[in-house]
Amino acid sequence: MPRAALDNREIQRVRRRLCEAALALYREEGADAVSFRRLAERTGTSHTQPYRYFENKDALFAALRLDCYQRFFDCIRDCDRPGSDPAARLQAIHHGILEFVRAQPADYQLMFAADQPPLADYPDLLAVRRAAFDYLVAIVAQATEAGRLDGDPRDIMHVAWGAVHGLLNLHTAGQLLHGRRLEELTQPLLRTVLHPLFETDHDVLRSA
Amino acid sequence: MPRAALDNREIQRVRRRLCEAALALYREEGADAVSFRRLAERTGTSHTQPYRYFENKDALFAALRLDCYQRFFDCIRDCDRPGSDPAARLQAIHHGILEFVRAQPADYQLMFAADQPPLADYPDLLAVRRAAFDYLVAIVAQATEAGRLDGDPRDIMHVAWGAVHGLLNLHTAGQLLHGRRLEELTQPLLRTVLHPLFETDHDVLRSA
DNA sequence: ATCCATAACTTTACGGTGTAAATTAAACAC
DNA sequence: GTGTTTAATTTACACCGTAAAGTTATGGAT
Repeated sequence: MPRAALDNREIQRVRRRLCEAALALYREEGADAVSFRRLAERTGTSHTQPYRYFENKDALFAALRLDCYQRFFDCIRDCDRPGSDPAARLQAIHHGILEFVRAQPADYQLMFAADQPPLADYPDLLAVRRAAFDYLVAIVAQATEAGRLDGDPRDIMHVAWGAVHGLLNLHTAGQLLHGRRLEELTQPLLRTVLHPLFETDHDVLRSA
Repeated sequence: MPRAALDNREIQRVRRRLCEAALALYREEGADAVSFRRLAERTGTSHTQPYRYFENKDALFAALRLDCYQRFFDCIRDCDRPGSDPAARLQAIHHGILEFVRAQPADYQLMFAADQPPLADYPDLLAVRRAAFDYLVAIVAQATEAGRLDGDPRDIMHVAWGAVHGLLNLHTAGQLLHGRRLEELTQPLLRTVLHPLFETDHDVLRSA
């Protein structure tokens, strides 16, 4: 029989290593700097070797996006305080997302880049995005069910997410024309969009 | 003396022709399809000829963005109803922007693309963006001065702009997870962000 | 009319890219 | 060993941005 096929664990390991190298390259020098050749150079293989692990460059970027999505979702869960007041939870998550953007603006840009193939083309990406979104929707639903917010939780979350995202997007693109700190804009925006959730302060009472 | 230098009018004419060809290429096949070589091919010249009119590819894209900004600003002014109620004006402009995005989503993406050099690198781009932004700020100021809105008009406009932009950006990127029509999300968002401007209906009274 | 300085334009060239195809190298069964 | 199968590399091609060299055309001076 033939030479042993690559162990599946090994494949995953190399994929991860390639992803890490690609992400580093992307963060350092932008999307155009990410090439299979430089990737191969950095990982010490031939320039066609990455094709063993990614069908093409789009697939590589999809893998990068998946990695970002997962860490983004992790960030959301880590910042959350399940069991406490929905306003406090959303507030904490908002803060965590800002921190994520501050720490890795390139990752945030990549996740929401408009020049990437649509999410629908990559079911695994879509799944993580949906999971993260549904996670947030559940928090809003907690508020609507308590009668502290009116409307479809999905609509509410979509609008809140989109609104904050707009400012984050402009910010990372260097297109905010005003010298305000980011929080000074997103914070009131969030409170306004989720009004009247933040009107009354249930935080201490409910989390106790 | 030497051969006559190109007439400045002629230069502008060719630049415009190149821009139009580039924009068409961009709309049809995306940013990666825009190359000096294909541009030259379409305009019937050698592949280095575009360098006579643009220092490099970044400069070409800056020119494309400028063109988009100007048409975007035109769109805003054309939709506006100066002299009428600020709520009605912002409402009309909001509608016009949605129409712009619907008609030319690629142009909208290009204007706000995060992978382009920062606005600050191109004073002429910045100028048009500021002009458009200030134009909108003036409308908000009209509302704050009438006591119908509280806060710094620049902050208010920034938040409103950013918020709506977030949904438009997700939409054009194919990343809206929900099957809502765009207006069904941006419309209430705008009203909420500019609350309490839309609470009372001054439209008919003031525009009469 | 001839010559030539200068600007416009084209051709050639280089290093880089994504990716397909051909080639080589390595590991196991026999 | 030989043969088979797979991994990995090498080669190749078409395209790209861009620099440099080479060519052509056009004006005025002579």
